[in-house]
Amino acid sequence: MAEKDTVREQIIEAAKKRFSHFGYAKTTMAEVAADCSMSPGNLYRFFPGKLDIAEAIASAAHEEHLKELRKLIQAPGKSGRDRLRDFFFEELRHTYHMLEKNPRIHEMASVIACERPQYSNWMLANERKILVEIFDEAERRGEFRTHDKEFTAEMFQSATMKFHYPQLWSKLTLPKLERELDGVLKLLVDGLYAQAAHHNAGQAA
Amino acid sequence: MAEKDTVREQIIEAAKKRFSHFGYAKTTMAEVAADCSMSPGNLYRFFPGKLDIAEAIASAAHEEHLKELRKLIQAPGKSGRDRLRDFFFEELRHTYHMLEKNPRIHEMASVIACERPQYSNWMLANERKILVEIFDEAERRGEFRTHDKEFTAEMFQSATMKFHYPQLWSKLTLPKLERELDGVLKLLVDGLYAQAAHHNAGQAA
DNA sequence: AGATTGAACGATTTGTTGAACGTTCAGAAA
DNA sequence: TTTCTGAACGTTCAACAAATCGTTCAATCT
Repeated sequence: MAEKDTVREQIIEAAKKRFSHFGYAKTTMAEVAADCSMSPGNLYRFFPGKLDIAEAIASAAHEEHLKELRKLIQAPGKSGRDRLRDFFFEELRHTYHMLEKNPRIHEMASVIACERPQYSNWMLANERKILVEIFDEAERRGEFRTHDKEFTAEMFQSATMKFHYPQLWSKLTLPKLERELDGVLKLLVDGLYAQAAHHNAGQAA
Repeated sequence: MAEKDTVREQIIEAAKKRFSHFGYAKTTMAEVAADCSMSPGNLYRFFPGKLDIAEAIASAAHEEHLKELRKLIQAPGKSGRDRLRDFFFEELRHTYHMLEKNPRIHEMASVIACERPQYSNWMLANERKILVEIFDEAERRGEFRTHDKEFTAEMFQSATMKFHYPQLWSKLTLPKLERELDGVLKLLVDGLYAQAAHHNAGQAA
């Protein structure tokens, strides 16, 4: 079974090279198989289909991204505001640089988003877990309290959609996007602190 | 010249019927011309091209929409929070119902957005003027003060993008969208009031 | 037996050709 | 002259054919 995983990795590596060089649509299963010195049919012992290879590549990148996000926010002594800022700026810069470095990735993302609509939601949900952790920690430090953290995380994701898929709805440069994200986050986080203050006042009364 | 405007209106009406019945791509200039009892060539004395007819239709609808927005916020004695709520809810419901009632409109909007990238920006800028008016009025009433109203309006637009083009990036139902918009607006507006309080405290110190 | 192949299948894409489209403009009509 | 027409222009679209692709599976190899 360890053998099987090695072959899976080999296939993923070969496909990743082809996909990013020539694009998802332009690479054939036969080519990927040849790169791995096997027949096209044999690929299907390791993956249900072509799209699942792309999904495996995306999932690996997503795990890396989550790891990076978790690393950023785990520095002790950081305020909730700073953690949220770091989180969303990493998000923006990560996808921006990824798509700038290799536009082919956009094709892969589009295909997956179109054929597997739940997949994007799954990624968003994973990132929301980290947001909830940030809210938990901020509450523990007495910075602000949110009565429904999962919902608040969803609101933050809604409000920062434009920065999550930056080149999908605007051709703004990174500095302009960062300036906008900064402004939006400032309002949102001020909102959090304000709601907490209001809530505390309500409790006190 | 009044005659010319009448003909323009006639063309716009004929095109509007065709576009919403059969779609933008599927209606030909010859058909619109025939509906107006004129030759295809004659259309070009009134509009530079097919796309400009679509733009004229869109502009008329946009003007109607702006009028509706201005009417909503001009009720005296309303708080800034309520005005902002009414503004963005009207925005959401307006586009949602429009696209639900007639999906062909989405085709027209896509074509214009694709071929005339500045046009969307122009519409956003018009709506921003109304937002700035809301901020002005709120400042006059001493509710909150924003040091750069144009920028703040842009931030509100950024954060509510998802609700401006609802069926473009999610297939959520209107109630779910309204619940989300409510949550986002609550955070944003709390943020405004908080920034104002902070600003006042800074001035007082 | 299990692992692998590669020809075969239906679906999708590509290439091509002819029709249809948006647009123009020389000339007819007013 | 000014207003309007409709044939003509290059481009885009639609439909059909051929080729190619993702996927399957009976046959082959280990």
